Amino acid sequence: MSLQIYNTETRQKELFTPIHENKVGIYVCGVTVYDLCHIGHARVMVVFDTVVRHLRALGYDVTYVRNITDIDDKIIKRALENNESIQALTERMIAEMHADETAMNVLRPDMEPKATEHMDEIKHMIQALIDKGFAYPASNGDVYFKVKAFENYGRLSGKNLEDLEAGARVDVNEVKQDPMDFVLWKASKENEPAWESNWGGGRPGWHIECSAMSTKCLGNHFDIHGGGMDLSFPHHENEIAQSECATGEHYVNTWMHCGFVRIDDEKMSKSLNNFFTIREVLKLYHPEVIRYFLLASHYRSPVNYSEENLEVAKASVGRLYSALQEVEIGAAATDTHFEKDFIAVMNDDFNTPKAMAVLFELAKEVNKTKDAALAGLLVKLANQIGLLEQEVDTFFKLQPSDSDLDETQIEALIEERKQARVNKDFARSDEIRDQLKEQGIELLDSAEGTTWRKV
RNA sequence: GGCGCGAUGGCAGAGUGGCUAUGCAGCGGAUUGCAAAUCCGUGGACCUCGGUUCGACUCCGGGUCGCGCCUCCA
Repeated sequence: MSLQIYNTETRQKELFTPIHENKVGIYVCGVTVYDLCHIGHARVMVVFDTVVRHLRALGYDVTYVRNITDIDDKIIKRALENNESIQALTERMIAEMHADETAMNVLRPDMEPKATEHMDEIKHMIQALIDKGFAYPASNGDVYFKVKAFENYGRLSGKNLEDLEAGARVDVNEVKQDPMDFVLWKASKENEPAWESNWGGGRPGWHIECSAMSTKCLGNHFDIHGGGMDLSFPHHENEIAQSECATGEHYVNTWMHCGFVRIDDEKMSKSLNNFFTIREVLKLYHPEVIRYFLLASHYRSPVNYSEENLEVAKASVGRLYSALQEVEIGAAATDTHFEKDFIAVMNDDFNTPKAMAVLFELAKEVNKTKDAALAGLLVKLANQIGLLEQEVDTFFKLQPSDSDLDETQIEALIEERKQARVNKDFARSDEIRDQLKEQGIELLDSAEGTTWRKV
């Protein structure tokens, strides 16, 4: 098993070697829970779910950690706007996030640490940074990380301090010793939630929670850290600074960043207000279609969200499921080139588009041969990336559609058409078929009879 | 201004220094009462200009265009 992973830090694919034999620790930056998740969040969920599934398929004992940021400025603001408590808001949004994940067949991480439940770890790490001279309390009660004290700053993102200062877009802030310094602990204002600390009432800065929680869950030094590309700077850069200064150890071996979802070739984001929530899209497309769409491009490339692309994804998943119709699904064939190819391309930095190509080749073979063992293999391999996990019929009959016919009505029309065909009344037969087609119901005649699907 | 990524056939999207990606759409055929699904066959591509090479879409350099990060962001 020679898994190659592209490491953002070195900008090349590297042979993956776990720190501890056969074990993998992976930490992914999750969402700030003040609103419903959008398709960009969905991509991170699906991509890392697929990464973890593949690592497990390779036989690794994986510990997958993905944090939940449940205290920050946006949450405070939104709770106030909604006139609900912070806890009520975050609990509600966490439940919504889990519902979205379940729909898309995303397996839950092994741990989902929350910032508010790790205040002790966060405060200890900040204190350690102060004690070692990497951080300082400011006059206003904030605590800042002294960026210039960490000589490796910029290692991940390929930036250097001089360039950063030249293009400085950072806040002017009198209490900082240096404009590049970033906040570890924010003093609370009136009416803001506060946790007691050595530096007064406050809450953690954004970056420190990930350093504290990843260390708590996976140790000072772990294998893989991931997130969206927008997190590499400053978030992950700052995490490296905090963690390595606090522990004195190398923080992470492999950094993985997944590309953006775009709308009209622009990044989907809350600030541009051009996002679609997962919830909205689930009303239009079957969750597996969304999952396929997100995996049909390589995880580091951008993907463009559009109706056309989702329609293509729908047709593609349909093709895979079609191959499983009218064939017995047996124990998966072993020692085939399909499986070898599949593993090989997944081992090449999780090349899911190529993995799909293997699935299509296999599907074609199943269509041709109706071989139960190959059908079983198709299901097995697709399952490894979270696809084809449903009953064929369920997939085709549960597509979101505008049809106002229920199953009984559809079956009744099919029965009527069957009679018409027996009577050679093809005019009536075709009329029924066209009528159903208008409702988005497609009929498939075969030797065994007629089945239907939503298209 | 600094740093980085990308440009592939009608669309989406992999990949390779000389050999069919794959899916959707198109075309021809098989099958079908006619269709659909499926199978067989088929056309169509590598932004631009130089360089390296026996040979480059693939490597190197310049250019053009697009995108991202440098501020909260997945």
